[in-house]
Amino acid sequence: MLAEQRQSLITAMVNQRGSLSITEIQRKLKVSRETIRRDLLLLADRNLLRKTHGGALSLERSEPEIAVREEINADAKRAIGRLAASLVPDGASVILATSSTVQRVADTLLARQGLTVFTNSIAICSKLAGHNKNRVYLLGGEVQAINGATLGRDATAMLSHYFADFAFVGAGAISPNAWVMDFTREEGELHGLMLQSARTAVVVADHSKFSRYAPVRVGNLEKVTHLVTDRPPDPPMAAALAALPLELLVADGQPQPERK
Amino acid sequence: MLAEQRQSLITAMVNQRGSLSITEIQRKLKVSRETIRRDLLLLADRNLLRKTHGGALSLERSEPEIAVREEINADAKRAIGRLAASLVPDGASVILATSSTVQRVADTLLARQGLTVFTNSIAICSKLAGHNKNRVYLLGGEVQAINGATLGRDATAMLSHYFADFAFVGAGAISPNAWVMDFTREEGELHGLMLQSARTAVVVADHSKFSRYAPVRVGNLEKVTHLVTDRPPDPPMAAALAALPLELLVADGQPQPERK
DNA sequence: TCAAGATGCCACAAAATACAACATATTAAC
DNA sequence: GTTAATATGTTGTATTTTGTGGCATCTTGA
Repeated sequence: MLAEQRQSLITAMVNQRGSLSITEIQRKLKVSRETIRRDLLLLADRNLLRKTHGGALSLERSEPEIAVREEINADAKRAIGRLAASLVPDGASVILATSSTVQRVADTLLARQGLTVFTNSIAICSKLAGHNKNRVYLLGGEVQAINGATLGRDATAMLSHYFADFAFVGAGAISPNAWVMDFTREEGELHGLMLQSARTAVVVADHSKFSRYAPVRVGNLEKVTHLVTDRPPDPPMAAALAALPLELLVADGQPQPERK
Repeated sequence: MLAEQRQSLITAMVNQRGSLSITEIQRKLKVSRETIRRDLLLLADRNLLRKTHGGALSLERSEPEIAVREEINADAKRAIGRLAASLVPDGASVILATSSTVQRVADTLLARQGLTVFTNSIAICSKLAGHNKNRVYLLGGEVQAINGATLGRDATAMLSHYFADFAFVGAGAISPNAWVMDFTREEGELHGLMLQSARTAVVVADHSKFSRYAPVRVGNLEKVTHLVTDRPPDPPMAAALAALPLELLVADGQPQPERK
């Protein structure tokens, strides 16, 4: 790739995402850290972007990125994400919902090649699009400012045209009788459809979600094939889960022996 | 192979791909590196392409936006954006395409209240969502990494369910006979549909787009009600535009007197 | 506060490319 | 066919770009 091409690509990516770290750029372009740093210095000199510690900011955007939410249980979510993503081989098609845990799945999927991704999360889309020959399809719909997700009839209508190898969905809560629950109806509807639209349907949820309630029941829990979490659930919860034909994967230290 | 044949082949390849390295050219043509270099020097001298270290860039196809050019017309685009956005009142519904000029329209629209926005641009979506009680609908589709736009049948299918007060669309080029042109078929199709899906259909284009060509003709130019630019077009272009029932708005200093 | 890890920065090495000079091949004109 | 003109290939050196490693500096989290 030509130097100028690389530089305008960097500019475009930074402008599109609002900001970009050198490490992220390095993952996409196969050049050394120093080269990128030199490119950023040059571009910053021409006032095409603003250089910061570790990356660059776009001059285009007046509003900063959608605020990064305070991550609770960040370590647990990372571990869950790694384990869940390990199910996915190169070239697979994957549905990814909007959730902080699912985003950790996407982090690990950065290492995969040639994925076909369906998601309603703008953040996940930005992360995976244009990377390792991935094809990313963003579901349409009304944008929720709070988390950068698209929702609504448009999203479900579009998703209904597709079917994938894997679906990864977070849960607002998992009730004591093993229902997956969400906070809004639209969210619940989309998540239910996502789980129906893949051969392997995975719910990711850290332990804080167990034995709790949320207002909306996500349909078709029977379709869930895997539940990935970070701690073995307490006995009643475990019993409720055991009654379902799903595989429980626990991400800390020694993974649970597989059932099925 | 004759020299001229080879040179026009190189020009064609560069224009098709947007850029080409000498090594790539060498792989296709069985001639020495020096010959290619000399060809490129000659072609660059005739302004048929731009030579860079290691290869050449197309002049025609400013599609993989050459960052420098983007910066050169930045002021013009800002002015166009302000003028175009001035058409829009609070509470209106607006369709916004993906383009750097349309993004300047969005900048000004930040000051509006309660807009309903339809867009296929992730950047515009991030800018307007969650602001001033706006409702933002992101069109679904396959994500183009280069500009963060969604395109394809999903996008057109979703848009076809809506109709807005305004549509703002950029142009890849405006041909001498006043066709709006774009670089890819999918882009052209979506832009055409956008212009059909609003009562007031606005094309924004800085002067550098006039009297140029791009590969795809955007349909339904007749539906365009306004063309916003930064300089009065040259006489032949102006004549071609005058034959159409559209209002020409020029953004520098004193806006053109309104016609119609 | 510290320590560890990430990042910045510098100098030099390595690689790729540009350029110039000359040799060879091809073309065109006669 | 010969010859001059032009084009192409080859070679060697200069220049530019990129990579690498060492070390300083910053950030972050305990």
